[in-house]
Amino acid sequence: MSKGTFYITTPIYYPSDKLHIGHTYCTVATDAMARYKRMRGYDVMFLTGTDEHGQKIEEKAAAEGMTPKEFVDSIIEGAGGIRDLWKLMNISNDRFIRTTDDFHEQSVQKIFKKLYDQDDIYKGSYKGLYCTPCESFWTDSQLVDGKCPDCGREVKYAEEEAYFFRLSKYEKKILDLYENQPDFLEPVSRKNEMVNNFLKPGLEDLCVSRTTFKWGVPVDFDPGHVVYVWVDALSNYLTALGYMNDKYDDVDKYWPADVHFVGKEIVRFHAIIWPALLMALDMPLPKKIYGHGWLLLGGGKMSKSTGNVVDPVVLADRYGVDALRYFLLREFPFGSDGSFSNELLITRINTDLANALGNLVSRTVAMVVKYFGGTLPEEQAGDNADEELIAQAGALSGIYETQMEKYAFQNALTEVFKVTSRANKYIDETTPWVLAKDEGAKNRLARVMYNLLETIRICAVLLKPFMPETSEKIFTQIGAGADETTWESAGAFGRLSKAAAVTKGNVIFPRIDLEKELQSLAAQQ
RNA sequence: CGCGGAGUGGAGCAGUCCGGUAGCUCGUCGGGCUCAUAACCCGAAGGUCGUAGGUUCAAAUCCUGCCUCCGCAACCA
Repeated sequence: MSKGTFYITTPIYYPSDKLHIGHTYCTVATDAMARYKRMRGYDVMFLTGTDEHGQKIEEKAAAEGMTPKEFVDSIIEGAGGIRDLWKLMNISNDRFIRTTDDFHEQSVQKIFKKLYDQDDIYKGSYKGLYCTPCESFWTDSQLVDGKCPDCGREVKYAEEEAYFFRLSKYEKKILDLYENQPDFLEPVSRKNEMVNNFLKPGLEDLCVSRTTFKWGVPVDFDPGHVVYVWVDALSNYLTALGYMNDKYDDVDKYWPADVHFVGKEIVRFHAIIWPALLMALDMPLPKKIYGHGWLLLGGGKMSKSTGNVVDPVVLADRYGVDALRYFLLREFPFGSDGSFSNELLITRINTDLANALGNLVSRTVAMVVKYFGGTLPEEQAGDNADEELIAQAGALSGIYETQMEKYAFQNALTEVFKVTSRANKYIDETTPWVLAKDEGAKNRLARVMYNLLETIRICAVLLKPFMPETSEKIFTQIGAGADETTWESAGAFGRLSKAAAVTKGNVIFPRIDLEKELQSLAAQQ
């Protein structure tokens, strides 16, 4: 039974270069949420993709001696490209849209024409300070000593024919939106920024076409103009569902989106321009925009130009995809910036995954095999000492749900690991190795082991959205069947069959030698 | 006065909205256990919560000024 639909998106990434850990962070977060919702029984549509037009790609391709299309194809579809990266990271997207897809380009032309016909787009001229060599307009505030901030040369006043979207017309409506729907944009700090920086000073009409480069969707009724990024890129969220095209027929089913996950630098486009475009198109607005934080490196921003980027492929190869996914979502609060470091990554893997979770599974499974040959007897004896563990494990899914619904991944995971920690403590409290020496305590020992298996099972179910492969490994070891790995089963302590066949497996997360790894990583870079 | 965020024991963070014994992880030191991945469990040391004022019986938490760091300012997640 479906509980309804859930449409979630990542931004469409700009394939001017290989993607780094920051892109991976956002996509992994979206994936975890999509998997969580699927587990809950929602009919999920998870969309990601690439935004492929624009001057920068055009230039980059020229520098490589390729056509723009060849260039983006190599970045996206080529070996080690974006498709491969998402496959490696175990991303479960339902669709992948490219803004160079035919159906998207056709839709964009129709959208542009419709807005033009209804006078939401008009032809005007872009006036400003222009740097001829850079082919760029600059505002006064962007200039450095009155010169072009890119090349340092003189700028001069210029005019260029261009199409404009009547963004100013929607200013009041956007303000109303923030007023009436306080959780439209989260976290709230981002909303303050939007209001103070852009809405209060007043919105200006937005230039939505360019004549200075060719690599874009042509304005079909005015050759020489190409559609600029706003209409082209933002509309992907609709065209991927079949809006104004015949490729798909899912607009009615999935629109409006439940949430767009975006980086904080593009919050403005999603929280102001996108709603305005949708209003103009007379379409419902997305229910939420969530602007996540950035991973910083050495206290500063990761930047392709300075080269201080972290390659997710290297880390996934060394430590495993699940470990990397876990780290990204556990270490950093989703709404704010976090400082990435290899040391942090390795310490987190060792502490949580190897020592706490992995070792808990390992010692529990080993004891069940050693003391009972892998299958517990039906007769088991409970004790007051069990109550706290059972209460905590039983209540976990509810607490977890509250955090997940707030997109607080780090809190949801923290709660799960409180329970694994409680289970490790429970082993010390009950001392199974002592019980094992007493033939008369066999039933008691069986119950202790069962409680541990059951606690592990619940944790593994809740970890599925984050570490899908790890959860499967755990289910195999503790002998959990299909209906013992569902969301519902995580809410009921005691679901695991008492006769579950427990088998030893390989170590799930080997402990990493921090010093050696750091040296090795440093040597590699 | 462009806007926003941050400043909490050695490190990284939570707590700040709704004032009332300062919490977590790592690291350090001491102890326990032996089922387990030299893992696990218990205990201890270590902070006048950037700074100066204000409000209050009471402020990390509210208000004001200042200092430092980071980001944004028409697309680098």
